[in-house]
Amino acid sequence: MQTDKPFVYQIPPKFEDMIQVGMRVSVPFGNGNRLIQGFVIGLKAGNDFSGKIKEIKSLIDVEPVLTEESIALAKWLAHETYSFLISCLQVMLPSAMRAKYYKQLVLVDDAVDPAVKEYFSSSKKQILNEDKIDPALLKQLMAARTSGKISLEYLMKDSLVEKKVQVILNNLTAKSYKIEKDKLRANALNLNRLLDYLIKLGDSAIEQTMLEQKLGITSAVIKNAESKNWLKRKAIVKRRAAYKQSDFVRTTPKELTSAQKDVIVKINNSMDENKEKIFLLEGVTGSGKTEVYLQAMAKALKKGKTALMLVPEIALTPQMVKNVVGRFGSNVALLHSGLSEGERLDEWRRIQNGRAKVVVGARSAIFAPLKKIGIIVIDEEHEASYKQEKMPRYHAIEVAKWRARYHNCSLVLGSATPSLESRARAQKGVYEWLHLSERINKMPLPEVELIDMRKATKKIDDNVDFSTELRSEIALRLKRKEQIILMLNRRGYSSFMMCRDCGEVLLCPNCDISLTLHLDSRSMKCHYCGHEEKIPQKCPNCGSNKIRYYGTGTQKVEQELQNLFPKARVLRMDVDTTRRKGMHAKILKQFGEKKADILLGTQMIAKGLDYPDVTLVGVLNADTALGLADFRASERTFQLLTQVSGRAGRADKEGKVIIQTFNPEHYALQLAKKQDYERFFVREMNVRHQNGYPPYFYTVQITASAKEEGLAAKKIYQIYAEIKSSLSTKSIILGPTPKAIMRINNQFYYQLIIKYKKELNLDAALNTILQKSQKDERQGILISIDKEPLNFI
DNA sequence: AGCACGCCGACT
DNA sequence: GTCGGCGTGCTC
Repeated sequence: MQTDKPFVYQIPPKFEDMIQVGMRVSVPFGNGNRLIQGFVIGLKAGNDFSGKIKEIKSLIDVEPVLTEESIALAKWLAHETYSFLISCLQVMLPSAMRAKYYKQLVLVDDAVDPAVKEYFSSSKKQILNEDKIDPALLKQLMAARTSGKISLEYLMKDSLVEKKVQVILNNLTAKSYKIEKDKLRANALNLNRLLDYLIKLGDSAIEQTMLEQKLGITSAVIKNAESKNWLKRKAIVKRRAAYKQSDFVRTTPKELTSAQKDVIVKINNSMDENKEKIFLLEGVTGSGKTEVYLQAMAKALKKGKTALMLVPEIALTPQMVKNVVGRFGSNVALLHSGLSEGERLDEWRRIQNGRAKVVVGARSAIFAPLKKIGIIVIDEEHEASYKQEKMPRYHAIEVAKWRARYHNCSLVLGSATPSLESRARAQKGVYEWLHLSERINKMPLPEVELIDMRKATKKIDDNVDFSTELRSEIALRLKRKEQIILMLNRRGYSSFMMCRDCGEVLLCPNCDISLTLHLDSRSMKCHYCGHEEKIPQKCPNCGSNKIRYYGTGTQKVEQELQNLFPKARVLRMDVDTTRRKGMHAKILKQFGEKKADILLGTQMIAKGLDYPDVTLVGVLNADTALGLADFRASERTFQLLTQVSGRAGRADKEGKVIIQTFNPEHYALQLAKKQDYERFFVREMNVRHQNGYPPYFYTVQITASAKEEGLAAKKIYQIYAEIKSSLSTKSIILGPTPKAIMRINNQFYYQLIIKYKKELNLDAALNTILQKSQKDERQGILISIDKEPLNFI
């Protein structure tokens, strides 16, 4: 906090002509003059700092990586979200541009302890890793340092690395080729083949790995040939491609329905006026929102501007990429978490230097360094993943609004089930409200059936996941060779171990949460801290062997499914099967190619999938999220069910949706069954109004946490007293209370929530708390301030 | 994040 | 009188 402000540095004459605002520089900082990475956020003649100033050591960039826009945006963001300016500047850049710092110990005098000598046995310079080293040895090393026998150096490395590949160049002439060919044994097959290839290569070059694959040879052969001077090797910089252009078929704009035309005319007109405008595009699933986005983006490009589109991470499926890359070709840059750091960096560079004019990405892509933005599209605008949960706690929609204002451009928020906040703003005319209320092919929405699991469980045994209705529907579709999507709502729900004799539940030793059973690794895992232990055979409390698991996980359902339908081919998609890079896309591709009959997964399968042969969607447990003490529970449940229902019967086949629930009469389920967003909106707004929740109130959440429960509790009450005195009587403070999961990784969490409509002093009060929080940090008390949090538990 | 300084208790 | 742990302030 104290360091989160600009520092003045002298520009050495040699950099005077080169340095520009927005560049990264390396500067000496602090007492040891260790080098750190900084951003140039302003240049001035003269100096208003009274102390001695240091010189910039070197320039890291040749041209600025931050624009005037990103610096202004970072300043606004820091203030808006109570974050450090430095972390807001960092978030603008790909992580590969962040400097990595490390320490290095150098042995200067050999007369040291044997243990220390041992440490330096391989080299006189050792990178110090304070977490991994034995504390006793560390103490010895530090003692040797004070006596001057070891020196400590601070290193900074820009992890920005370009990808280099080895290419092979021909080094033979026709004459030398003949000589070498004659010298070679006829049965030296690999060398002969290589020799022939090289002469054919002429003046062009080929990547070494490609050549090895092509000729079926190994690097040893190439090395051999290199020593014979047949070829030359050269390292060249290669762009890491986020996607392969050749994988996509170019598409042309589709014919629009009259409803789509009405919508696009309004967006296009506003783009022609070049002024900031926000639209809420409310369109049922299958109403052709994507085509509207694409044509609006094409319009922006036609005007010589650029386009930015955000989609939730889980919706960044191959299908969405296919749509956009198919339409805009190599103009598209892709930014999502599936890319490696290097791929991300290269995509970022393409945007920065203007080669990519269309950006599609998840949350952080909102900071993409596009110039002259003509339109920003946020698809599935209600998605919680647009809010970042760590510092800086920004919401992508708020950043989008800022950028739309800066560029005087249009912002389109699209969803079948808009967030109540957005929908309410459309009502008030803050956003222009656009509708697409019919599905494009005039197909009726799928029939939705609610199954009361209270009755179903009574009929069969007590721990069952499939009602008879769902079973028979699955059997029917399997017979017809149609596909099925089954969703398991995992939120706040997973399988845990409980003893049937004494009721003991297996808990994580570090967190206040039960351990989850994982069948693949045959272990119990904590989803919060990563703790892992064996599956118990006996109850640790009473020793009974009647310890069983309860609840439902995808793995368990998969097994059950296999028992019920032994011939069905099931694909499982959850965090466990998609952790590896590219697995997500791979599973969906397999399903798309009809290599499986049933796709079983968690929420991630609800978004954006469009498979014509899916005629049945089953939701195994619709209401596990309803039980959560979060006022958004109904909204989330409604949104999820509406979305997943939209996956059924999208082409010529009629679809059916079966939702299993323990609360069939709940309005969120009843209205999801009818797919009636508007009525849900009215109903839910009523509930929010009565209970005083957003959008009728603004909210701020303050959390205090510490290793000792007492410290965290004391701090939150102290903050409570402070806040209370600066608020008007119209505002309400909820709490302080311990968080629903009070302990995570042995850190205790307490929170309070402020609900207000208008508080002129709140900003100042929160800033004071933020300023003071640094003192508490020394005692290990962490305080976080979250404006408009999306998770209250 | 990392360093120095200074206060204070414990020990020689 | 001195060593070292720990809280505190500062970094252009």
